[in-house]
Amino acid sequence: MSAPLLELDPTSPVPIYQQIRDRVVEAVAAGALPAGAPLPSVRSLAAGFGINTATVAKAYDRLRAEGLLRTTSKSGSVVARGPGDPPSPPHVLDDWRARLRTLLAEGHAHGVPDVVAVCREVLGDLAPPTREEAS
Amino acid sequence: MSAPLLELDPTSPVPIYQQIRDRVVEAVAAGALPAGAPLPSVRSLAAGFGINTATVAKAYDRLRAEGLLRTTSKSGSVVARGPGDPPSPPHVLDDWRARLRTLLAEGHAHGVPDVVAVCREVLGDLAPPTREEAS
Amino acid sequence: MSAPLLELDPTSPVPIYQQIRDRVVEAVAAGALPAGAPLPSVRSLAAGFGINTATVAKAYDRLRAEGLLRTTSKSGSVVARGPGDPPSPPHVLDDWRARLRTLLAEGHAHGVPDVVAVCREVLGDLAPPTREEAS
Amino acid sequence: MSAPLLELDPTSPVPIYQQIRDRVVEAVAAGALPAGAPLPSVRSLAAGFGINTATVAKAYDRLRAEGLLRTTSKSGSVVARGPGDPPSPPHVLDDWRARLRTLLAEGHAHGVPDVVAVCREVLGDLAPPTREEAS
DNA sequence: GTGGTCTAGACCACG
DNA sequence: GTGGTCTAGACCACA
Repeated sequence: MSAPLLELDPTSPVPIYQQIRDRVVEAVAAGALPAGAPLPSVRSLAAGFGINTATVAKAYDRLRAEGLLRTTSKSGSVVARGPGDPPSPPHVLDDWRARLRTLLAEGHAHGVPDVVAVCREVLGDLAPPTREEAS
Repeated sequence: MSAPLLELDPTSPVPIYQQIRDRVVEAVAAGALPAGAPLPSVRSLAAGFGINTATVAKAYDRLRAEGLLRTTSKSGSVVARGPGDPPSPPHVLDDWRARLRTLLAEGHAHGVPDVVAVCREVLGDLAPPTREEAS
Repeated sequence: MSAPLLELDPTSPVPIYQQIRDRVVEAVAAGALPAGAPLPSVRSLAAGFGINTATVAKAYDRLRAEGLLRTTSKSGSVVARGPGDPPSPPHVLDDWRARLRTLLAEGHAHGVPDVVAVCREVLGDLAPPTREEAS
Repeated sequence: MSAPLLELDPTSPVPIYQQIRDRVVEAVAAGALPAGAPLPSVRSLAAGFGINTATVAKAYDRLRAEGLLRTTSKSGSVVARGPGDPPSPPHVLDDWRARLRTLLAEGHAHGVPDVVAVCREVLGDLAPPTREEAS
């Protein structure tokens, strides 16, 4: 795999900590980071990208608040849950639905013929049915 | 129903200009604002909500950049396109897809059982039969 | 009122951002900061205590995550809820109960004769029945 | 029931030494560890859980500082006091009260309807009949 | 003016 | 070694 796991764009208006958070969320959804999988240490990740440790720490902080990450001083940060685990609390999901609503509306307004089809496609391409991983 | 067209929440962490933009996008998607429909002038909208004209102008700017709004000195600002029109240029849709990807991943990672079903539901509830509409 | 609203102890092992958070929580519980009440700006509070703005920002961040604070760029940070409002999500309350359990056990183990009585006292002294405030 | 006496969660963000300390405090409060009861040696406890002896030592240190533990070279570490014994010195109780104040305030601020009732419930469920207790 | 983001670097707690 | 905390200061987004 030459997949770099993380690609950051310092020129993007999206905050770096948010980009890190997004990439991790996607990796978790895709099963690339199953529950229990370790994430790079704050220091190493920061060093690898030439960014500040505080920035990475903030990304991890958010993920922790979302319940996707658990961290102990000893073993560092590990993924706390996967797609198959019981759904997160309603409070979290409601907020997600609201954002989804706006985003789907945007696609529809822009003339995407079948938004649901795109969703299916994006999602399938993201988290293949968790088969044997390959074939 | 006098259909308020726009509801803004000044206490929300979402920037006002973003809220305006989001509401317009949703109205366009729902067909409430068909192509050619006039939007209130920057001045009147700002006055109506007691907000700064610069805030409204910024929202309109974004909508214009997205290709959803067209402004002429003659007819003011009108909706530039509707859900049925040909899709927006690729660079717009690609960006949308990227954001969609992250958002769907978030739902999946948080244990939503059938993300596509939720999308279908949210979308149907947003822009129902679109065209003939009623019966 | 000579009550300084906030007293911080830089020598305490309790992080400063946590101290700020705790004092705000107490003020909210006591009704001294009712829903909608504005908190000092990050800058002014930091300046007033000779601490860094990032430290205050972190405290506010936590309060925001707890649902006690809401902040907009315009009006700054305001209290988002009060004691009388509907209870926070179970997720939050369960965690609180667990911490309460340990803390009450501690008091009991240390020979406090009637822990419940102390709770009643502490609480009454904290949030008087919301009377006319004094008499 | 083989009563595990101690259950540690290495994935918890709560430091291990703190978990040990908390569990012992709760056991003392519940009467499961009456005054004079011996605790496992630092070495054996550490071995039993596969953790560092320094971690256990730190937990015992804290308990000793709190006055709940007494260590002699002869009899090892034994519980120094129980719920029925005379209250611990004021400086210990004052600190406890301060933390209690913050925690109760937190519950109240989060809309718990009757905080005292919850305390009663939690406590009764923690250290039920203690001695002959009821009739 | 407000808060949000990020950097560079230091110190401490945990195990 | 890990992450958590804090400082001093800069820049940007929002209204």
